[in-house]
Amino acid sequence: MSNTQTPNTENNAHTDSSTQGSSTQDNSSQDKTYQPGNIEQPLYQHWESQGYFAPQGSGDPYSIMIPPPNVTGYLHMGHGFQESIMDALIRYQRMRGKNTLWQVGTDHAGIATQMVVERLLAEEGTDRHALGREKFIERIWEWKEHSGGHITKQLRRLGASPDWSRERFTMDDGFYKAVQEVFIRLYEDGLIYRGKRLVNWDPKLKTAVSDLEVLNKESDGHLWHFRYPLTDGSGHLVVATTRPETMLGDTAVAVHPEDERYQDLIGKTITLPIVGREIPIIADDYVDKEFGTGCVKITPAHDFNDYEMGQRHNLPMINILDDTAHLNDNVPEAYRGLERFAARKQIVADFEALELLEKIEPHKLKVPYGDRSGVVIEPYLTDQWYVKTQPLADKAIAAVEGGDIEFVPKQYENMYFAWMRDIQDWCISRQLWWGHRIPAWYDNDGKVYVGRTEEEIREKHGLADDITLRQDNDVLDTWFSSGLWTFGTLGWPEQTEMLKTFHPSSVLVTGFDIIFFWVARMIMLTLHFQKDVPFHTVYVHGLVRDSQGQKMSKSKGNVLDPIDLIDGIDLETLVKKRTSGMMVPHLREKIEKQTRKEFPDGISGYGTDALRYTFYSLASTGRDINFDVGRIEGFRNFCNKIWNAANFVLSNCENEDCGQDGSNHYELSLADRWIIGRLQHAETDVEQAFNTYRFDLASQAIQQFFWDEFCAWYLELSKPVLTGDDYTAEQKRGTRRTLVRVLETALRLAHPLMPFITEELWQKVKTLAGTSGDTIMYTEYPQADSSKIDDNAIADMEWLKEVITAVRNLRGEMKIPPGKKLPALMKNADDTATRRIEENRAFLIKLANLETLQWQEDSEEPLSAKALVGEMEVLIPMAGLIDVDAELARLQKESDKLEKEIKRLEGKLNNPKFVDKAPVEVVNKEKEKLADYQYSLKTLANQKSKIAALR
RNA sequence: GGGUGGUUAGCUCAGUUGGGAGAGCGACGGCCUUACAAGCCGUAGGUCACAGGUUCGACCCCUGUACCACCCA
Repeated sequence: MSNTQTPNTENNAHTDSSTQGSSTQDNSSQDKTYQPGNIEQPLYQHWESQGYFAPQGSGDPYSIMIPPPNVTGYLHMGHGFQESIMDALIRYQRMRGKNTLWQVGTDHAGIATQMVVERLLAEEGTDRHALGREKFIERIWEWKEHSGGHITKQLRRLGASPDWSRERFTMDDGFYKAVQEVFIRLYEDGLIYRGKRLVNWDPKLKTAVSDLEVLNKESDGHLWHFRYPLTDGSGHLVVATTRPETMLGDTAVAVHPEDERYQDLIGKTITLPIVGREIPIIADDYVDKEFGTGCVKITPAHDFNDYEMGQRHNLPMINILDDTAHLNDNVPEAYRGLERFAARKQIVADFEALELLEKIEPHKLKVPYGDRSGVVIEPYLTDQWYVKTQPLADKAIAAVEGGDIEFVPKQYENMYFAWMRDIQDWCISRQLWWGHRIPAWYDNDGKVYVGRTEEEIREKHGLADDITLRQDNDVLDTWFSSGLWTFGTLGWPEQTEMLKTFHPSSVLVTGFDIIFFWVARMIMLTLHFQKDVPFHTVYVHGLVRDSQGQKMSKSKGNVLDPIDLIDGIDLETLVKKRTSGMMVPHLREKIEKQTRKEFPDGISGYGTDALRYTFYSLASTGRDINFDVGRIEGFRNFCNKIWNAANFVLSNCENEDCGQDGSNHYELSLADRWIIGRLQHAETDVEQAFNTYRFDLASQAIQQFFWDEFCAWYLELSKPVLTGDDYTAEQKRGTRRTLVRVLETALRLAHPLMPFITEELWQKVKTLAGTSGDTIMYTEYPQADSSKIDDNAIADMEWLKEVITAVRNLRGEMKIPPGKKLPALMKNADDTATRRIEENRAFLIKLANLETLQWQEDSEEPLSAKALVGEMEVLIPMAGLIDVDAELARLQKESDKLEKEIKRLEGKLNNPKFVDKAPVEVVNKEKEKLADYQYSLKTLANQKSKIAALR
């Protein structure tokens, strides 16, 4: 192996410009320790101002569409995790020469945004109704301009590199038009209809909400047993219900068709108490015989299951509530206007008075709450717009089955299929003011017209001017618009160049919790309109939790703010932050106590790179990501390590000849060849990890290479060459060359994961390493070159490491201070060992901190501490210094270990079944091991008796 | 009730076609060795949840059980 390690910068198309813009070009003032606060923001501002994040214009396209964060939102750990992953992918592909687009933007978040502004209005003593729809929407836009999109500013703190110049908002004109267009075309294709169905109704916000906005909480309720008298007077049956008030809307009682208890009741009727309505007793196998009494009251207008049953049996649907969940005019007069929970009490009391209350049992049940409003969600019968999903779902299933879209990890495909195969029509209308208004108009007869504008509709349908049309008041579900995100952001319905180039996107990075709500819908809508998939791969990551695996939530007080981890926060501010808005005093105290205990000194600022690296190290295939602050500190230390390693390299190479003149006037040492080979292995590992979305393995491979190999061994090995007098100029040049080039390459290798520190340091080493360019962002990503792997060098070096470790062990065991230089004797070396020792004396002496290194003839062996490296013995003469007991104990421990292994191996090798059936290589390997162990044991036994003789 | 994922060192987690159990953090002992004390050197610590099975051989494959988490009903 000769002059190797070329970072291939000559192939790099991006780095030819000679203009230099980095704001941190001052090579002379490297901080003594890593100070992320001093480098990150200036670098980011520089990158952004130079337009580095935009597509490069050449290379194969690679694109990622950000899952648009809520415009009212603030960055949380989940965002931090997700954005870090996207940024790593984008930076990696950008460095691999791809034409990359990271499309960024925010979501208008109908309910959340409307609520934020309504709260502001409330503070001013007014509300949206007083303001009127138009003015209210103006206020929202004003709010959005001044306070919205806070999260995109925070995204910059993470070092994210999306193309900010293309930032989109789902309510922007272009996107608005695309949403409208999609609605109209789906309507024209017969895939959108208006219908009266049960929806999740939020009686506080007075709108339909999606399943995602409903949280089912387990709570302690009751099971009330009511007697319903048979109409023919022959007795009564008993129904059990968790919601007594809905009995006012009952239109049947159901039993299981095979329930012997009730066979004679089927077909009869009961007369509903209080109401006086005669309703049938029907048979349906949905009924659970074991639950309650086996008789179920059926309220089709107020329960999803009952609704289904009502459909099957053509039952009337009686809606008993108004849109604020008060009883309406369909109930007896005495109950009208009662709030639903007051009505419950009243009904129970009245049943009791009528002696129709059989009993009350405690019962655990799931109660649906609106996650925005906090009130109990009501299944409610209303007119809404629906998307007919079945035809769309069939194609969406086929796209995944056929491999056009791939989920990573694979098992999420099952989750996707399960949901898709059981899909319901999708309610897309919302009774809000903020959102994409439904492009439908009604005439006075209630006839509906769908079109782009009122004018277009009048023209198309030949409607005279005297016919008044009014537009539908509702807006579309936010998920409807975000379903168009991949192509809507690229200019659709225009077939723009951007759309042609970057669609389908390469990968979607998202959490498994929104596979149904967003991923599935994007796939359906994109297949329909773009006749293509929205993305080829869905990388599904876990959810970030606290170190105990608890979900981070304000009420638990365990929330970590990514920005606090970057910048640091003092204890008092942190406590205030975590307890602010906490109304319940004991909760407040608990959180304060727990925070003071967990962070007695607050949180120190670890910097973005350390935070990102922590995320990557946790990004394995699991579903939960438990974020332990201890980890981030470790990675901050890793950053510091990189910083100081660079400092070492710079101080030894600046103003020196580092062999970058293109000539061959340098010579590589064993250590040089070793580290170059190890670098290739690291590059392979990292590439493999990126290809499989295993960021944890990528981060581990880089850290292991940089810290355990480059820093712990190679930098130490370079010292004797750099400072020793026995080395030629060619040798020194070779080592300096290797130092800077390996460092430069390692920085590029790590850049997608830790963008700031790598850029900062790369600017300082690039010239020394014989490369150039404006930014590390556009350098070429390191690719392994197997011709640079010198297997012999690696074998030699690994063996030498063992020798050095053996001496260090002895030193540690003998409690000899690391500073004291030791004489060492080597004995029983074969030719290879002899060569390795002789060729690398200087390395051994330096790293094992030896005074002398000599060969020992068998005859006159001095009293020594002894270790084995293969068959070679490493001796540290210890005359008079040996702690006999300690040394004997150590040797005994070693022997015990060996004996145990020998016993195991002998048993294995004496088993004819093993010897006969196992592959020869495996058997031979075991035999060799046995022989080695036996030899070692013998050597140790000798040593033991020698030491024992000292007693 | 159905489904999915998980159970490996004190903690957080790796373990790639079954062939001598790993990392980081923490613990313990020793070092301010001229890049780095945010560091260096060394040590200890695991019946791989449990019970069966397949196999010469199982953390790994199969069956069952327990517990945890999530999804659906």
